[in-house]
Amino acid sequence: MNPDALRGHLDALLLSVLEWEPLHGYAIMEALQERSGGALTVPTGTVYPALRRLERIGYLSSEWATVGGRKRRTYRLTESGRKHLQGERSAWQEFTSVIGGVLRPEVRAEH
Amino acid sequence: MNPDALRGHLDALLLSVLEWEPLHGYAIMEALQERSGGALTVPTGTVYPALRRLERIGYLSSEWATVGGRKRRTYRLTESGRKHLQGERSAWQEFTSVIGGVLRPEVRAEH
DNA sequence: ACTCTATATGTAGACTGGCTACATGTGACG
DNA sequence: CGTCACATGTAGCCAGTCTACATATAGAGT
Repeated sequence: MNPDALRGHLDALLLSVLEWEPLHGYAIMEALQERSGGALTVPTGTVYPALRRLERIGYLSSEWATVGGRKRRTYRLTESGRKHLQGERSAWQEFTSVIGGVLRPEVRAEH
Repeated sequence: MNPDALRGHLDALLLSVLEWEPLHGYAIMEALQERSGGALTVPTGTVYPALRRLERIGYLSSEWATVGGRKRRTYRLTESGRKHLQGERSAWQEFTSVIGGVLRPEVRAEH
C-alpha cells in the first residue's frame, strides 16, 4: 500500500490496537501486521517515535518490563487516549465518507 | 477535516472530478468543494501545482482558452490518466478496508 | 471614479510526518 | 560461532500539502 496514505491515520491505528490490552512496540507492529491481514508493515522508524509522541501528548503511558532477559517498554491507553480514539474513529468515518463520495464513479443522470 | 489526511489521495480526487468533463483549475476547486458537500476546501497552492504534476506525468493534458475576457487552462483526462484513475479507485477500496479493519472496534470474543 | 467581490492562475518557501538506514543488544538454535 | 527472531531507538531524508503572496480581469454596487 502507498505508504503516504498512512499520513494522519497512524495515531488512530496505534490507539486502536491498544484499546483492549497494553502492548510493547514490537508486539504493536506485529498486531498491526496481523490485524491488517499482512497489508500493513509499519517500520520501527515509524512506530517508536509515534509511540513516544503519543505518550508525550498524554494518550499513552508506558513502563519497562523484563521478559526472558529482554527489555520491553509496554504502552497502555490512558483515559485521555481512550477519548481521543473515539474522536479518531468518527474522523475516520467522515474522512472516508467525504473522499469516497467524491471518488465514487458517478453515473451521470440523463437530461 | 484534518488537512494531513488528504495526503496521497489528492491525485485520485482530481482525476475523478475530471472523469466526465474537462475543467479548468478554478472550476476543479469548486467541484471538489461542491461534491464534498463543503467539507473539502483545497487551496490554490495545492491544486495548481498538483495539476501541473499530473500533466507532467501524463495523466492530464491541458490547453488555454479565453472565456469572457478571462484566461483559463482547461485540463482533460488522458487515456493513461483514465487507467490510473481505475487503479486509484481500487487502491482507495483496499486502503479503507485495511485501515477500517484495524480501526473497527472489535468486540472481543468470549473464551 | 472607486471599491469590493468573484473569477482565474501561479510561485516560493515552510512544515511535517512517515520512511530509510543505521546502531545496539539479548536469547535460542544448529 | 553464525544466524535468526526479538526488542528499542535515532538522524536525517523526502515528498506532498499548505501559507502567503503576486498578478490580472469583469461586474456589481455606491
